Amino acid sequence: MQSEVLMASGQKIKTFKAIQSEVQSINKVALSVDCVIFGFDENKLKVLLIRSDLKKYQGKWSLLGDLVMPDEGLDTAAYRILKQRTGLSDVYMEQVQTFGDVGRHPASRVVTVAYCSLINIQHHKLKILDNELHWHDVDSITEMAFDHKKIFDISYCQLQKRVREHPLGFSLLPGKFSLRELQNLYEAILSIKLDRRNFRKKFFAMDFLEDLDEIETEVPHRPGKLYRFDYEKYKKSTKKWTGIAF
Amino acid sequence: MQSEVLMASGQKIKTFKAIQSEVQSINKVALSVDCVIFGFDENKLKVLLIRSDLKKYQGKWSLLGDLVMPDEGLDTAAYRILKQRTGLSDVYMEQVQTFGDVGRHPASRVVTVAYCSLINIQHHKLKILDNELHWHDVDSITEMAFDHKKIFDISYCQLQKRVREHPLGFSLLPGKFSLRELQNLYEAILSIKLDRRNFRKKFFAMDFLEDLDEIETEVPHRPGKLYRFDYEKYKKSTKKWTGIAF
DNA sequence: GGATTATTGTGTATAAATTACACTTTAAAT
DNA sequence: ATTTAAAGTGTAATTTATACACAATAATCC
Repeated sequence: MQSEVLMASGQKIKTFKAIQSEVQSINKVALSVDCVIFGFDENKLKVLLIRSDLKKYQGKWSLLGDLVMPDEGLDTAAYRILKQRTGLSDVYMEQVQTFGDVGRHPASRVVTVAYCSLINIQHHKLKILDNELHWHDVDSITEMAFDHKKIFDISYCQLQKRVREHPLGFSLLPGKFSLRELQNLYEAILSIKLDRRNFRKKFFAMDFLEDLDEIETEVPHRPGKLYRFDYEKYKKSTKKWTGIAF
Repeated sequence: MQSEVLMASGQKIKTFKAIQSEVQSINKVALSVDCVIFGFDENKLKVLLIRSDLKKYQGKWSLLGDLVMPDEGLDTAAYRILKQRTGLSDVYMEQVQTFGDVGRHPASRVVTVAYCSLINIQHHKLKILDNELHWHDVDSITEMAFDHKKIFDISYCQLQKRVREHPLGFSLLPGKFSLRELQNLYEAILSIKLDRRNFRKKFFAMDFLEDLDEIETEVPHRPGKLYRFDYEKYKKSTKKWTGIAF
């Protein structure tokens, strides 16, 4: 058994046979996928968590995850988990990072690939029947099972970065939204206040908000116009950031 | 065996036992790390590749990788591979992404975690005795073994992005460098031409280049001043990009 | 139906950052 | 002493980001 370990140390070019032997031997790990599923409700950024099923982490919340099947790709596994838990498919989903510290899982070596996904809470609201599932305010999260707090923190940071660079945010909103809702979303995700006039100016200048000639209803004040995000227009617009700044 | 698969479908809360059973069962994969090692030489961005040891990919070049040991973290494995191949430790290294398509390895299911690292070619030049190792111009790479071309492409794109946002580039240069060398580096990585005066203005304004009061030698023209990157000053400077642009 | 309330919608002036661009200086090589 | 090749430097024009205030509107309350 140890011979492969020695060979793996790079002193010797490995043969096909040696590799076959290696991959069939003890050098295998359990691989899981954990989904950090973000939603936006009541002007707050939320994350969907489930109660841990491990005694060690009893009462703690954890990300939605599962082992990857032997004949299943990573993205496929992530979509499967999302579909199982929310009923949704066809949503924004992106790999974040892989976490493989030796002691991260109490039962055995489990390496996990984290995925981030953004969903419109309205669309699936009624599908969560499982009361062990819960939407948490992102800023109320303190402790979690496993190393999930670390995974969550990194995913959230990455979301904050991505949302500045790409029009991801729209995935969290209904198809029709007012500019105020859009601004609330950005303020919630980035945890900052933005100037309303400059915000509107910026998004109108981007020129992929389509004015639907409709207005909000059931608001106790002057209703705002409704817009939708025109993905086709965005794809065509080819202006990209080329600066250097750090 | 199938019972775990069914349980994994989310219909039922899993017990600790079920998980233990799962992780000890067939749901395991071989896990490898592949390093995309970048260098900079003769004003060109290079990547360090090795000839594939698989018959199927005979003659093709591949990234430097190895299986992750059962008691080894991912970052640790990446540093081990780099150390074995270049003799270097204490270098920039960052996880890029994990690739886990079912058929990506011909021998069996192997999921691989890609790492990107940046090294100063001068520092280890003499340590590559292995003639199956070679520095390739990044723009000359067409075919590679496995899915390594895809991994390389994604890593290179990520490098282009990162190098605009963080002062990574200095890892590729000697400790002392001229501004022309720095500009050549950026032009090579980003594959663009930059205006010399504006480039200098920008980097001087950043204020973490330390003037060493030395000049280049052995250049057949007026020598440039030498600088070093002052990491301490950079850490203290806390100006960060807060805009929204896409 | 008139007053109140809360939020929408809009423009401009200032500051900061980015871009475009050309000549003089310097050291080495001939 | 001349040639060569790159270093070093500044300014004006443009673009982008920021700060900031008031009139218009629909719903609610009396």
